[in-house]
Amino acid sequence: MEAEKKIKKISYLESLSSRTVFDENCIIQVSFALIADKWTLLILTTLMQGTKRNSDLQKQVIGISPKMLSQTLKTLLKYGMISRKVYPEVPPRVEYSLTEFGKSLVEPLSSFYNWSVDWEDRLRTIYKKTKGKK
Amino acid sequence: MEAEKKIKKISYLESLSSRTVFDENCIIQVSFALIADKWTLLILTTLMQGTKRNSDLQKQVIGISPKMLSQTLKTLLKYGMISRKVYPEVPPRVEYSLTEFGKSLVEPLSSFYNWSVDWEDRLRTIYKKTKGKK
DNA sequence: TTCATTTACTACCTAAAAGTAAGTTATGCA
DNA sequence: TGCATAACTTACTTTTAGGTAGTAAATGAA
Repeated sequence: MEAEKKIKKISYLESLSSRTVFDENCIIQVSFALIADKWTLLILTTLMQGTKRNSDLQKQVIGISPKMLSQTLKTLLKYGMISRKVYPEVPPRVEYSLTEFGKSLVEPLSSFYNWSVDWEDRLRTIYKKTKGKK
Repeated sequence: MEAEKKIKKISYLESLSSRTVFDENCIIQVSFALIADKWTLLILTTLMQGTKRNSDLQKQVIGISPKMLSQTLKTLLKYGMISRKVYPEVPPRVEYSLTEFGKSLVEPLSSFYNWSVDWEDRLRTIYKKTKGKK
């Protein structure tokens, strides 16, 4: 690891370990409030594969309702995490992709993805037991 | 990066990029269903600082209600992500800490934490605009 | 203007999440 | 047994998430 990166990593850890409260002044609470939900994270993860149409996402993200899909895309647009391009065609075509801001989430999202794969068996067992209900 | 790690990282990326659907058979949907919510992630992040009592968490995780705190801790116990130790004292003392499974979340959670710090200004602007409501 | 299709929105309803407040349990010691 | 306190639970209410179904906008060609 380059020295700069190493220093950055250490400073992150220090800033986390010295934090006494996690309130609205703590950026982690703010960011979790914005994006920590299933559909938001799933859509972002799916868009890591590249540009997708609304109908692509509807097919890929199994279980999401059309309403939740539109709603979540709208929110992510507002956040500036995704961009929307309309093609003047018949029938109309709309494509969504990650902005630079959205792409910055690739690292944490990949990290979560890798973690899920590593602990797949265990997670599935828990999921079956609880049927997804907490 | 060691060769093994590099290979693993590539295989993760391939498994993500070749995935056609994200349903219940996709482990990322399962894991998000289990832990992708604000309080769960915040408590886990706080416990990365080390062992905490119920009252410590109540003081640190600003905004969480006693009910949500107990409930979330109970769920994380069921998941095996945290452990609970009761000290037979007066008044009673209960301590929570991350299990090995819980500690495996340190990497993804740190990654999210770092991302939040990197994009702090932007995230705060969005949060103010939307007042946290999507 | 009419058309077919994708996309997006609205209204209404149900279910789940989360807050509040009160009460209960666990604990060791006096 | 009574006491004092942290931890936890339960009942009730409010708020938010989410589903369904129907409707409307956008589009270029016929």
